[in-house]
Amino acid sequence: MKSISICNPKSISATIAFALQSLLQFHHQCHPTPLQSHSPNTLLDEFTASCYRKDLPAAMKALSFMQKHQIWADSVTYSELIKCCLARGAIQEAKLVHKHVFSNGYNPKTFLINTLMNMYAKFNLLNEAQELFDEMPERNVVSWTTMIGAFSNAKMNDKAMEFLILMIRNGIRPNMFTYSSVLGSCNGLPILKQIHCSITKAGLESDVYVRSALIGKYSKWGELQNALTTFNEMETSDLIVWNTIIGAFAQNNNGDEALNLFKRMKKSGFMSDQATLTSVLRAVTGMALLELGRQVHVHVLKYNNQDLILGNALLDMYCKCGSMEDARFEFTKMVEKDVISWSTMINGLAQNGFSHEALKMFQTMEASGSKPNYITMVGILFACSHAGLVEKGRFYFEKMESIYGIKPGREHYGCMVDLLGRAGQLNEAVKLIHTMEPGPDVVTWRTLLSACGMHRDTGLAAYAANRVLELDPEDSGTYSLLSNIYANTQRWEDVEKVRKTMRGKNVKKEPGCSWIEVNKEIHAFIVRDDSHPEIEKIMREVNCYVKRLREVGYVHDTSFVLQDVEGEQMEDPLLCHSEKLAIVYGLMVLVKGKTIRIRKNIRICGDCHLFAKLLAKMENRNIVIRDPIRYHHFQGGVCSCGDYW
DNA sequence: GTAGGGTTAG
Repeated sequence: MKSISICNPKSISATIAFALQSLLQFHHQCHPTPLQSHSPNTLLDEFTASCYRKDLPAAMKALSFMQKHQIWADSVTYSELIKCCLARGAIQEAKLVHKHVFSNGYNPKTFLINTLMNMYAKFNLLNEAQELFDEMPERNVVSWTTMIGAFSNAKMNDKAMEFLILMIRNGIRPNMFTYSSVLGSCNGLPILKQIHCSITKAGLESDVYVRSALIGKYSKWGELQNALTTFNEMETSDLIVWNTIIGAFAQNNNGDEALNLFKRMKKSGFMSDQATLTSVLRAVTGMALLELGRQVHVHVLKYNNQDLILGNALLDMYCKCGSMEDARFEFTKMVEKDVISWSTMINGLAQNGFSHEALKMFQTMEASGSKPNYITMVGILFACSHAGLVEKGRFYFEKMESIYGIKPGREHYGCMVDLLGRAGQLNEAVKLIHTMEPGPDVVTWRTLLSACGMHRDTGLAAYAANRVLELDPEDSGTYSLLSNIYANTQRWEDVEKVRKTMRGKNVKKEPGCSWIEVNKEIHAFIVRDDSHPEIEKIMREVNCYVKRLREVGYVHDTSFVLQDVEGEQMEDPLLCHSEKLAIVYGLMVLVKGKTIRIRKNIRICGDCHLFAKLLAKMENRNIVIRDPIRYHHFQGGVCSCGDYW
């Protein structure tokens, strides 16, 4: 036997306890519990001891003797044994126990039947659970709650709701367990509010489980105000409730509030865990704040530098902040990689304009034995589409089901529509849309619309735009796009018609906005908004740069202007595009050599794209712009998108 | 005996 060294006197008792436990385990391994005696009392003692010791083989052996001799233990012991079976995934053994306690001569208590039901539910054997429920003589709140939880986990939402109503009709009052279970099945805001009312009436609102379930559900329906109110009304909270509320804002694209809550959480004395940090990373990622992201990275390192989920979240953060160098570095450092790690990198590379590297990485992934999933294939097709690799894209699309077993979904069709559309094969793209299995959605039509704009096919564009507006009549972007397309072909009457419709429906064009991070502060530039304290100076600088760039061949690309004006007048709106202000501000305040990183809410226009390319060369500065769909890395007069976006 | 939070997509 190994000697045990004791370094810290304080831990002597713990060490002795550990040694005794090890000795006991060692003894059991060498001398499995003998079953020589068949006297009922000894057998029962042996069975009970095995159950509490969680020695499943010994307990099962004793059970078979007990079955033969019709000897019974108490319901608590059987319940312990079933829990042990559940913990070890021993379904067959659990079924034997079930058979035993239901054989003639024994009357299982309600809580034992509940334990059995719960066990079946956790093993996804809902029919078995329901059979027990249907036949049990007495059902208490736990019996009903167990079934509701089982249906909720299986996403059988209607069934869970039906059981809630039935239990109330049967005179059983739901408790906090019932409500936190049933909340998982609230598939609509009205029902959620109704349940919330019942919770309040029952005085169960203060339970942390119920609260986090409520907050989580409000968040799922985008009801952040309700989520926050529910959170703020809470007197006591725990780490999970904090994580829920932070996650709610992070997932609903309100990174700012998520970060505020994170600060509040730390002030309240809570320590972050894996879930907190993943949400915080997601918040940072959504806002593309690289410097802040690096700060959170330090927190991650302190927590656990080998955590797979956090590693994946970090990869995504660096990709979405447009820093592929960091993403690549982190990726190679990861000790463990899963399909999400690979997919994040493949999608990140593709979106950042490194399509060929993305495809290469896919080969490495396959060679490593990792199997692609639905999202990996989205990345592959996206890479093909943005690199103009029509044949390769077709190949993967046509073979993805037979080779990888992945049925093409809307997103894959979307990439193919994009691929064909970009390559000018608009008719092929339309044909594909009409044959797609899941049916086109707003995004599909918007993709086609974008391709029509690229190839100036106004007839098809109008068709696609109308399909988009049928599905989303509030979509200001589509009205603008359609209006742009008409403007490009000098169809001013049609431009006016579109605007009239917009006015009629009171649809406002989303103003362009660009953000830049300077000294951990975010500076926002919004079109026609002069609230930035240095706006006048910035505008003067923009004009200065435009003049200097003209000398090296910069001519305004006016084809993106959404206005019925010509000549000099036309240039003004372009001058105040938010990304130009943000780029120039970056040049003014960031140290020389530092990459200028900008995130914007609408897609970059051709004029700003050219401006950034020429400026990157003239000032010898790297510029990265992230728009809602993809990234542009400007360096030495070229862009990673190859002017193809 | 029954309950709550986090990572990859156009």
